[in-house]
Amino acid sequence: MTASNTPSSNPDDSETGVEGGRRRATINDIARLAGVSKKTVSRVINQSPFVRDETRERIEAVIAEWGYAPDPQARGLAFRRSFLIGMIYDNPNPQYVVNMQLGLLDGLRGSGFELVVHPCDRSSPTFLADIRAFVERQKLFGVVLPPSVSEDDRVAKLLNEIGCSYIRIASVELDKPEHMIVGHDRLGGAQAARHILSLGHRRIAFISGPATFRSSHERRGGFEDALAEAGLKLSDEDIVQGGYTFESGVACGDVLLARSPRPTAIFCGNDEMAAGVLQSARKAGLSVPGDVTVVGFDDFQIAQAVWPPLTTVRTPTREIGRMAAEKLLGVERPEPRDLTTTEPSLVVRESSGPVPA
Amino acid sequence: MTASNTPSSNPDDSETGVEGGRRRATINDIARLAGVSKKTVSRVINQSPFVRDETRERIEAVIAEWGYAPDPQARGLAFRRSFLIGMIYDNPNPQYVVNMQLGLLDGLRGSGFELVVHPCDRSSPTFLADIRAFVERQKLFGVVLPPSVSEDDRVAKLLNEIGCSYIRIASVELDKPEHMIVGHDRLGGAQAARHILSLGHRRIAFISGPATFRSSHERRGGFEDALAEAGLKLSDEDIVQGGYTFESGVACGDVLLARSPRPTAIFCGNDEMAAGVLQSARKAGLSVPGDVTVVGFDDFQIAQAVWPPLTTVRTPTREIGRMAAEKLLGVERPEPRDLTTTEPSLVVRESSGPVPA
DNA sequence: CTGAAAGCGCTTACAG
DNA sequence: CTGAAAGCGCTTACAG
Repeated sequence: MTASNTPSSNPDDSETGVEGGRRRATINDIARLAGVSKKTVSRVINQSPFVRDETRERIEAVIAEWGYAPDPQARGLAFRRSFLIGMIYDNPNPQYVVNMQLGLLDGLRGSGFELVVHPCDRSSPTFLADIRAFVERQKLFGVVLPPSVSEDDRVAKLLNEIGCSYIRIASVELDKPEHMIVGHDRLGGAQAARHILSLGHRRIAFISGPATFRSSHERRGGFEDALAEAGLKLSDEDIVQGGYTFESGVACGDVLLARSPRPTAIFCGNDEMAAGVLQSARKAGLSVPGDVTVVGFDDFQIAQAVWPPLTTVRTPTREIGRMAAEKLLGVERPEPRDLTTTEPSLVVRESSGPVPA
Repeated sequence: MTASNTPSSNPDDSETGVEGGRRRATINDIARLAGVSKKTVSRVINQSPFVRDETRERIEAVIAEWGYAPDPQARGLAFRRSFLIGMIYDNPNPQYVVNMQLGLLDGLRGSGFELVVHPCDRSSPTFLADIRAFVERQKLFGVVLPPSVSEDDRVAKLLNEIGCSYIRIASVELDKPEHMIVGHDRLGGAQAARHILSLGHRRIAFISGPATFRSSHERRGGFEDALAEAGLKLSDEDIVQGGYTFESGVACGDVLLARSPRPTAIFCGNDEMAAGVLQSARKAGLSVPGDVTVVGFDDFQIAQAVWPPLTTVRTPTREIGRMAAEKLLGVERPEPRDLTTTEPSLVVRESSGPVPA
């Protein structure tokens, strides 16, 4: 047994240590300390089945004792792939973005992967080139695409070409199942319709999100389908196009509330626009829900900060994010709760009420 | 000249390429193509002055022609430092978080650095150990700490120990200048006070944020100082402690508005709480600003979504983030706009008005 | 089941 | 001003 094989030649004895006098243990230290080759340590790290149990236990003990964690950078270089997950997004809503990040982080926790955020602009001429440079340069393990980036088939095509795994989050299945987490916004639209119908409303209007968001169409589709079941059909002028922003909600509200006969209920593609309609109603001297019922979508914080608090449809953004990350990493969940947990659910508050007499 | 030195032996001829039939150029390809050693290419990449102009130009031409970009992972391994910047935060406000991220990304753009997000919980028993593991494992180039993590001296101490550069974002200078971006919340508090005074108010109350946030004290301090200049002093009961949340704003509003005599103006530590006070006033049948003036702080989106839109103090979060990232990377700005651009500014909207007759 | 050699794409001493 | 050697901390073939 050589000197270099004795326990005393441990990392702490090193004089090349950084601040604090300690150097992080490397695979070589662990190998030497466990009396095996670094290749065998590597096998343990990578959970190879071809290691004798006794050997594995010895190595794991040394790893635990030294608090060794393999260097992701070195591992990445050898693997030709980093341990980084990218979130590429253009969603303008801060709460959506933060919830999604938290969800992704939930799914990544304990895996050793980290989250790199990458906002983008779909209308930029260098949009695709930027994404390609980002993914290739960082050798991303995979990326998660929330709407509306997720709805751009060019991005999926590009990712396929450069061999980067990806998960698209969207309101409808627009790729192979292994690349999708589906939010089922359609169901949410239907829930809003049934709630509004149950309150007796018949003169109903819809403020849609921008056509560039798939969710706009799904929320509307689900809403119209459920109305149809009750024998109601929205005419073209019952539908006004907004932009998912507060200001567009005010503008659309101004248009709808000036009509006569006035709609008694307005379903809005998201909470921002619903808050805008509230504003518009106030300007027009109309009470909510006394004169008009307003229903939103998302159940973001704004839904509770306005007056009256919004009846809305909650989307489990954080849960969806967690599932996307787990799917990307190939984590198998004991119970496949996928369908149920991504479904939206109605939250009844005070902005909806019976049809005015 | 050997065959391997001819242009035809370029990366595209490789048959080991990934999907798309291309392999990314490496430093070896560039060296061969330019007829120099890879060390010299490395010098060009790292902007070493010890390269003849002619040589440099030749290499740069080859780099441009092949669209070569050095592998950050390999570079990081050799440098013992990654090209990753961490944002370690516990701020609960989504808009703050997103604005800060956008600002950091502004400052990082074009530098080759990427942003890794890392929310944390200051009350967790593993708080410091988690940060240490994160920073050391990823060999972070540096980290940015927004409030309230930035206010925790244990974090700064830890970062110093492990030799990781950091920038603390806070409302007051609590570290060496090279580690600080200061937001000067104190000035914002004073601006709010002067505005309220100019409207003739004398019965004034303050809803403070949680004591764990330094900004709570700064905003209050600036507010009280400016009141003092006008000969006004807040008594203990004029100050109510909230928690920076909408709900706490409602609760504090309920307390203050039930008093008699009632305050004619309430300055709130942030917009969330101001929105809560609006809610409370509505419940009490009080009009804003007819019966009571309400002023917030931050100018986040909620300030414009409530009714009436809030008079508030805008903090340039995104700008501050950009400056933090630039400072971390050591970017020198032509004009040192530091002081002026981090200063808050008053935004007058409709929630403030003259003292009721 | 285990290991010695070569390599991932860069940089740091060390020469010249 | 430029380069050959060794090394960063891992993994992938290839042997045995």
